[in-house]
Amino acid sequence: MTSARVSPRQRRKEERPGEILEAAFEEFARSGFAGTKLDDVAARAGITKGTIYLYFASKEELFIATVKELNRPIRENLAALTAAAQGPAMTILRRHFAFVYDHMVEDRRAREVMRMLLAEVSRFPDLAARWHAEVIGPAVETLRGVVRYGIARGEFRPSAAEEFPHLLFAPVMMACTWRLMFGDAHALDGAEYREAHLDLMEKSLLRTPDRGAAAV
Amino acid sequence: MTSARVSPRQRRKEERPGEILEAAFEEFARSGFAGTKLDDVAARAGITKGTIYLYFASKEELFIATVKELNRPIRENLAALTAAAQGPAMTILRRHFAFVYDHMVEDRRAREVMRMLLAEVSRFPDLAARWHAEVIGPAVETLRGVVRYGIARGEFRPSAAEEFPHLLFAPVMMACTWRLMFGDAHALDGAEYREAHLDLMEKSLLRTPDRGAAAV
Amino acid sequence: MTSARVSPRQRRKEERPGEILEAAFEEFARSGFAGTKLDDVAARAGITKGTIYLYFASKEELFIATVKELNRPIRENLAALTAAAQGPAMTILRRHFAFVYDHMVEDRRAREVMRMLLAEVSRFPDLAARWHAEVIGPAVETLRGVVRYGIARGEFRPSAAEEFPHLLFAPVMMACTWRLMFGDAHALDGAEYREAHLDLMEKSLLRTPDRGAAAV
Amino acid sequence: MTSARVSPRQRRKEERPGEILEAAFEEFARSGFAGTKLDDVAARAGITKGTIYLYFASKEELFIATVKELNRPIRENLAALTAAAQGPAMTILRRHFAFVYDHMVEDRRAREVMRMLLAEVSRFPDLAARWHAEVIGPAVETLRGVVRYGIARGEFRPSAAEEFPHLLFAPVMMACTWRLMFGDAHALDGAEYREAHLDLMEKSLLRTPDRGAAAV
DNA sequence: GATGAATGAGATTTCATTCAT
DNA sequence: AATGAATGAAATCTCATTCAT
Repeated sequence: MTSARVSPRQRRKEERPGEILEAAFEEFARSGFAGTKLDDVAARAGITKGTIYLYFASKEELFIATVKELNRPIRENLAALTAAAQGPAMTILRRHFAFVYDHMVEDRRAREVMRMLLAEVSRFPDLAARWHAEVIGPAVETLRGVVRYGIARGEFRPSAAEEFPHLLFAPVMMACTWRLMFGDAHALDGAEYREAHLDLMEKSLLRTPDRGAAAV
Repeated sequence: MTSARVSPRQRRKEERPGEILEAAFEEFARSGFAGTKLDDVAARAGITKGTIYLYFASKEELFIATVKELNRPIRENLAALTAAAQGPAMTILRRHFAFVYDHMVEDRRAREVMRMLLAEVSRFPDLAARWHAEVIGPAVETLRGVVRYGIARGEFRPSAAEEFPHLLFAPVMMACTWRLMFGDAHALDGAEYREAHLDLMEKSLLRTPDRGAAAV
Repeated sequence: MTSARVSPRQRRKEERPGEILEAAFEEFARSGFAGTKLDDVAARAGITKGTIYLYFASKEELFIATVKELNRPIRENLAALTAAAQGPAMTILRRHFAFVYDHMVEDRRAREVMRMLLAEVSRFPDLAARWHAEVIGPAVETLRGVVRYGIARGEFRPSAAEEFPHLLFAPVMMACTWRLMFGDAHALDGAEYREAHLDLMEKSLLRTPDRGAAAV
Repeated sequence: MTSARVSPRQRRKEERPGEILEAAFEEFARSGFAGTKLDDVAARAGITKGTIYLYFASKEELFIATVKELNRPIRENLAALTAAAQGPAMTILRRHFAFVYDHMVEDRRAREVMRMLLAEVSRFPDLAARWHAEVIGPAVETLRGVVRYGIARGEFRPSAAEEFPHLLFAPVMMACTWRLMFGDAHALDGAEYREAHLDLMEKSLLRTPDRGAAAV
């Protein structure tokens, strides 16, 4: 009976914004900001156009809220990555990228947020800046930390990867844009692609790839 | 004198389509398909709205023509890359990427076409398919050819780069999307970035990076 | 009080389509399909342009709906004519034409639908076919039935009127087009015209116009 | 050599207006005034839009000229009908209607002018007035003259046909509108229809139909 | 809170008319 | 005389936003 305290109507009220954002995401991702009709958003959310305005002041506000809502889970996921490092740096990197592929490439929402930002950056420059500050920047810094850790423990040789950890991350972006552009059917991020990515990365980072053992 | 023979109006007629496409490119790149107003395109081209319709049947046709027009120089540039290989594969790759950075990352038009395609792929799926067939596909194949050539001559060790030349190309895409997203001010494709890219690539591909000599 | 229960806005919603069709009829009748501006239709209906599109998908749909709406009362009127025949055929014909003049010539709407169909038949061929099937065809058949009835009972002599009842109907069309062309001021369908029509018709149909008795 | 005096160019110049009117007629007849594009008129005439303006000041002027041009042959034909009457009135009527059917119903142009006038009478009221004055009025008066002639010579009985000769003419209009509305395929003006028309007319006009002869 | 009819500004598109050549 | 590129006003249609219920 305690659960009955929350009436269905109240429940609804609390869920509405989320439902609208969910519908808005689908429409914005497909049609872009200008190409999206609030009619379609409302229809997808199972409400009427007017209701949107009870929760969002304008189409622009709705777009901003949609992107921010999408950023949230990614940020949270990223936070999980910055755990204290220990063990071989390469092992950390493997875990790191396993995580990144799962949460930034396989996750459709994470991919689509990139499309939306790329498409609308001139209309919503703040969103891109924010995304850089909250998602991309931290991701790069985390990566840089691992590279430095690897160099410090003598596992990695000093390399430009310290200055441009982006280079290690690039295949992830590649897979991401590839799927955005050519669809899931021609996806580039299967297990083999990931393995190839890690393989080449290993070769480029390790001090003496497989030769270390040979030297002993 | 001879040039004066061609009247300004006559000359216009031949130049109009190009002028319109030029203006359309700027507007589409900034605002996307739906967000672009033909009023603005016309104003930028220094003509009136009606004139656009003398050359393009609709806004959609104009968009398609704009993208195709942008693809043309890129395709032509790419064609220049498929020259017969000789000498060290790594040298070829260096030349290759020097060229690619210049013509696909530094060239604003080439970058923006990617933005437009990413943004409008759901409205113009054919354009993305065409871009894949004419630009991306050939670029990847060219790269694959060089990798094979390097392996065949014993310069490169066999690696997943043969199956996924995309991985070598990824830093280019990264630089491209980076500039699209964060602007020219925070560009990622300076000389140092390129050098870092090539350095890591070399480490990951060469059979015995410079150590062959050192071992002697 | 009870009527106040229905809010003006609610009531509007149900009446809107009719109000729009009413306004559209006036404009289409005056200016034809292409010459009619939706602005004018809206102004006449006391609404704005956009509202029309809440009820009709396009100008063409509005035109079609307008004509169909006009056909409805005529069809219903026609149905009233097919009552079982009895008494002198000529009496039936007199009643018939009294009715037809009132409902197809005097009624401005009925006249104007003819103008609209004549003018737009090449753009809306289906409408003319429909009008033939639902209005003109039945009207002719009804007339033929009366002629046959008159012949069967020996009142009318056999004549081509059985095959072409149109000939009996022709003066009605004449009056109709006359008013459409030259305006109500020069109308051709006064009581005298009607009487003249029936008089000549009688002479042409009756077996022995009053002379049968005289001959005896 | 005398005929060579007129150069092809000059010949052209004199024929141009006629060619344009010819093309304009086809387009106006099909699409009405507002629905007709000067582009289409020009294309049909094998010239360019601009050339039309060398001969006609505006679209309205072109329409007016087109209708007037169409009226001309009809007026000329009508004039041929007003020849002095002699012989049986019914014979004159038969000749008269044979002529009228050929020149006002079978002739597509004559039919279409009626459509154009009916459709555009509110935009070009003068044209309808002119048509009445020059075509319809004279036609009715000619008919009235024949009726009076028939009454005067005792062939016709006095009837309302003297006041409303329109009634005799009505089947012609009927056939005309019928073809305009339902197309040539469902034409109503075959030989049988004409014969039926004349048959009923004869019955309604003759003093003692066929009995006059029998009485002898 | 939710609706959805209505709005009206603004978008794309059309086309009669002009005018330099 | 003829062209046809260009214009620009106006038309159809769209859609974010409002508001009475």
